[in-house]
Amino acid sequence: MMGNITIKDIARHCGVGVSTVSRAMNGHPDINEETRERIMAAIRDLHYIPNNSARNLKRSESNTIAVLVKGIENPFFQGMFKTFERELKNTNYDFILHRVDENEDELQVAMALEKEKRLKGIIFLGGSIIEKEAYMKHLTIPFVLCTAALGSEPWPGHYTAITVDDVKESYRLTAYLCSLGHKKIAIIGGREDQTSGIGQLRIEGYKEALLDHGITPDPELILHMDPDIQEFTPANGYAVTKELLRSGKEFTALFVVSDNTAFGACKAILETGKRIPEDYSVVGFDGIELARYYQPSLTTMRQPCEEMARESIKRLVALIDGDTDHQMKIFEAELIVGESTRPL
Amino acid sequence: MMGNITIKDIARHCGVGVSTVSRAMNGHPDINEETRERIMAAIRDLHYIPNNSARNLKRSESNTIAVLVKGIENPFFQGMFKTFERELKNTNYDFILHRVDENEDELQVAMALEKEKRLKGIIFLGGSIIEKEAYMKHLTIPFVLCTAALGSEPWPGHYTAITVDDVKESYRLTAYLCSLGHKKIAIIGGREDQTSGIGQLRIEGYKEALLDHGITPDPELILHMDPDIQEFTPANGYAVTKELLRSGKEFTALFVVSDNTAFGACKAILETGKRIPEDYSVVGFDGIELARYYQPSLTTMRQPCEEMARESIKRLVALIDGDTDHQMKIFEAELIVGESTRPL
DNA sequence: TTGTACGCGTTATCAT
DNA sequence: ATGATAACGCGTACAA
Repeated sequence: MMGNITIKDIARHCGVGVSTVSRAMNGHPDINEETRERIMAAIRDLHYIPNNSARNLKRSESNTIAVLVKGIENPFFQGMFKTFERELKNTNYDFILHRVDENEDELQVAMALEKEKRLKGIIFLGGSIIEKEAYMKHLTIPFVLCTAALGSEPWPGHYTAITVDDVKESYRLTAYLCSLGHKKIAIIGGREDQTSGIGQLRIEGYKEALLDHGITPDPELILHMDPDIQEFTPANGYAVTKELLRSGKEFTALFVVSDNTAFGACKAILETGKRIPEDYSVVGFDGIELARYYQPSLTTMRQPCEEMARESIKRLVALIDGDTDHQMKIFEAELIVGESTRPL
Repeated sequence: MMGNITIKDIARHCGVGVSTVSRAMNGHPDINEETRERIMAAIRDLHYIPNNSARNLKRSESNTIAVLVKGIENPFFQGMFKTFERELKNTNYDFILHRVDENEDELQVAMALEKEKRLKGIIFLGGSIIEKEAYMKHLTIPFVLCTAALGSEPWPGHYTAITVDDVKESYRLTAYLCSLGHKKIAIIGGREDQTSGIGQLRIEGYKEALLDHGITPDPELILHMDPDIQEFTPANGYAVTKELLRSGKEFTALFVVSDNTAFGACKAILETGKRIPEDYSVVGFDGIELARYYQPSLTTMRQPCEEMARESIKRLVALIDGDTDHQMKIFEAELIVGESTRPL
């Protein structure tokens, strides 16, 4: 096949200069309508596709917003993609979804992408940006942290974050279980080697709630996901719960820090002939769509992911438009009471 | 903030030429180790990030393989991302996951990406490339169609496809229901306006199976997803099934063409006080992870998505290495009998 | 309205 | 071992 066809080929083919072709493609007004059509026809006929690398290199700016996702397989994020897409269609920004690999540094990726695509702004989805504030100074475009685990050093006023208060909401959910009369409440957090991240924050909230209800957290009831199984999967919840049941350790309620994982936990319980919620109450966290459709439907804390996605876009666009008011917008989660819990 | 810092700045800063900096970055051997370290230090200190657009433009080739996904929110694909990632790590190819928008033409995107990133190869995930064979001639790099709906005109020998035989597997699944004694089998296919695509193929197989078992397909039992609700979601299955139940139309088994949708269907049934499988048998399709953990676990046809992903990579790499043997590799699906079906 | 020529930031070739 | 310089393909200021 012929070596890649470029704008020059089109120009030559049409007997015009390259700039005329460029003008035709990019919808500039100062061009004869007739020659434009001739050029566009040639572009179609020769199946010419402009080289975006050259474009990006030349352009001093684009109209692109990137969403960087760490852990794209997380079903909780699934619900947000559509929202980003929809919201961004109402603006005149292009939307690019970029998956960042497990062992990549999201900020490095962001900086590279900023240069490569001349990004207007970035939304970080997931991941944890804690302790990387020094880097942020080098990110020269506006960005928003969406649902990133924030840790205890918010460095307020310097960046915009959209999130829920993981500790607080976890507290509320645990308190709800307490209010039902549960005292022996087990929890499955994230992997033990993750000292930061939402898994840890949610365990914090759990502990605080117990203490406030006069219950001493029992280390044996604080479990972690199996490091040998992919995190936040049903398989993980299933394995850990099986082990918990096998151990004979007593409990009446189980809090799994992600819905997706909770499904596996439920199955482990139901498979042994126990019932939910009669024998064990189970709660998840996130409020993904499927929680409602599981059997029994899952009691969970719903993060308002559509609203959060929408607000992320809104804030980012404002920042791009020159707003300098960095805030931390904390959304309230909603306790969804399903069929998986009952008063003791 | 300073205007973007480039390779020239590094060169100037170190008192060397740009080519030396380039050599240092890219690990060329013909460079003094001492100056390399000086340069690398400067790169770190000044937080220099090379511009990928310029790199891509200059480079005549990369080592990148792209996976193009249409419908990235489909949970069936979720299981494949990890596999792609893992498999590609064993090769020395870079992996880039590119989401293609609902209303984008995947081939246009592919061609643009090929030029932009100097791709080595492409894997198309999902979507349907039917009737676009003319375009394929313009894709100058190797590509593999993975789980794309292929339709009836395979144009064999001209491209490589990894898939399951949707018609046949749907036939097998339906036949299984028949073998259990079911005669009134409802099906929920894709949206009615989708004349092509897997939804339609699976309805084909369903009809054929019924006919071969002496059952005349009942048009009233052939349903489609609600066009007002996102396709392949639990919400869609829930709504359609609710309506089916309300209609009073009799049936003993329900075949939903995607597991994710089937969950919603199950919930609709269970919510009305009916039981699965005692009152209705339900089957899904795809064999996603959650099928096993649903309650009751879902009888389904499992597409071997890890194997398919692995084979896709393997074939693509072979094609890149000069293999010209295009084949259509059809994987066998596996009937997973769960708790959601029973003999009549 | 159109064409020429330069520069975007990088890598590779060719000198030195 | 190192530095100048020519591409890579495109957009645009400037000239015509």
